[in-house]
Amino acid sequence: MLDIRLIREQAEMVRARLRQRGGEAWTLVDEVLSLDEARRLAETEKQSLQSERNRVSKEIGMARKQGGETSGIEAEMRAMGDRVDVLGRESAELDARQEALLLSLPNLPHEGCPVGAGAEENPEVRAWGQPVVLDFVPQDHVALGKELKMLDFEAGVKISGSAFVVYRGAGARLERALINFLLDLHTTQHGYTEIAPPLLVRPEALVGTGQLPKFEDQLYACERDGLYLLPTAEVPVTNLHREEIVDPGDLPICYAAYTPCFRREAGSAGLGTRGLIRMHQFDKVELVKICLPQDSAAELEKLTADAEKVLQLLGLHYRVIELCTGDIGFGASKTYDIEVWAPGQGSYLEVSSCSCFGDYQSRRMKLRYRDAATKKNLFPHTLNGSGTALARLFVALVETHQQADGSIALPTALQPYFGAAEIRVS
RNA sequence: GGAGAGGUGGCUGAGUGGUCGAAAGCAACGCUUUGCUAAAGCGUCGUAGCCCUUAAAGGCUACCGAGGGUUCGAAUCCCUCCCUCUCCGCCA
Repeated sequence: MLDIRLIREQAEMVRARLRQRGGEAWTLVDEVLSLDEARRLAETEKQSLQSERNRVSKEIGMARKQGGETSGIEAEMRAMGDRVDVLGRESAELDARQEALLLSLPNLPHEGCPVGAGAEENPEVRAWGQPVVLDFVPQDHVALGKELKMLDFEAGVKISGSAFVVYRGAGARLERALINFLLDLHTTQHGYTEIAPPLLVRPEALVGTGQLPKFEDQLYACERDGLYLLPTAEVPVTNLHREEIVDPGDLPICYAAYTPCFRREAGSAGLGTRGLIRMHQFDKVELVKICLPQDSAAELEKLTADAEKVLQLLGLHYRVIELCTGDIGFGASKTYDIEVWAPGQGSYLEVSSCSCFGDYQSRRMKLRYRDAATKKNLFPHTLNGSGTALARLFVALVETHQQADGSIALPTALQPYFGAAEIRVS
């Protein structure tokens, strides 16, 4: 959520930055401002009447004790009470509309965010390694998964529908090995605290991180209970400190969480894609940070490096791109995407998206810290990134390390977790 | 799912219609004093919105689980809901 004071005081700047995103959000700034003005007008009038009523009510109390006659003034106060009610309703209505509008506005892109219209203008920041060179025609993970009896897409369809999969045998074991490898790496090497959160979350949590109210159609809902299946662990984990005032001495707070993620992918272009690339349910290890505003730029670099380390240890070629203003996510102010090379696909796959949200999420979820110098409650910055998404990592891993004989040679780092050096037809 | 108890400031805990944003204690912070691993005294000590202001300071309003209602006036009375705890039932 954007700071209403910032919009008031620097409307032109806010409009300009929102405009860089493309879309129509910037046109709503005027509406926010006029609502804000009307709201404050009603609020001010209501409060001065309340003040008057409080004062007179005390007088009535005292007069009654002394046996005075108060019926005339009480009638006056009754009329004033009605007026307060009307103004109260009016300002509450304006307040709700302003709140709804502010919740629907995306974050401002960071000043340093490259300006561009869409994904094709995202600059590449760096790359690691080279696309693997195979002296045979590579198979894709669907074929490998079938031959090695790791992936059963038909069973996924039978049980749950399209874009669901069943992992089995070595596939299930590989998935589990990857989860443990990732969690161990981030908790023992990178300083994150492991979290195992609930998978069903309340709407307030989704408002806090920005999925609601705007993206409800992307969520699976359990209507009877008013709960949603989480689309990412970012939601429960960032919301751990919702409506709290955290001790600045505890910052940065760094969490790592493994969860499945559930996404309806409504209207999504790639939903029909073959294989594991876009599923309604996929596993992910998520990294979340809460830090002081002045540290967030450095923390984003560290977070991204922590995610990259995964791919390096698994011997997977990748590139890091920075999202331009036209492609950056709703709540993010700066984002790096990590894309891993998948030879069976002949393309790069996004396995991590590392973002700094500035105070956008903390303002939505009323997450604050008390500034030592000014004693004021300020909003910390929040960050998160995949460390990493599992399904696509699985794809890149088996496609990169496939052998001519159809087996898969596991990277050293993964062998203790998998319990073998290779996967082959038994 | 059934029965009961309860939700007050960082914590404990008073407060059943009027100067209560809320006693007291604890914790925390600041100052003073004495000093040896601490004590005593004094002071400060919730959150948010609005007004004023360059800012600081200040003024006002709201908030005692949430939302309604009664009343000139509600932490206090009434209604609905939510949550927590205990017991019973069910259950991985």
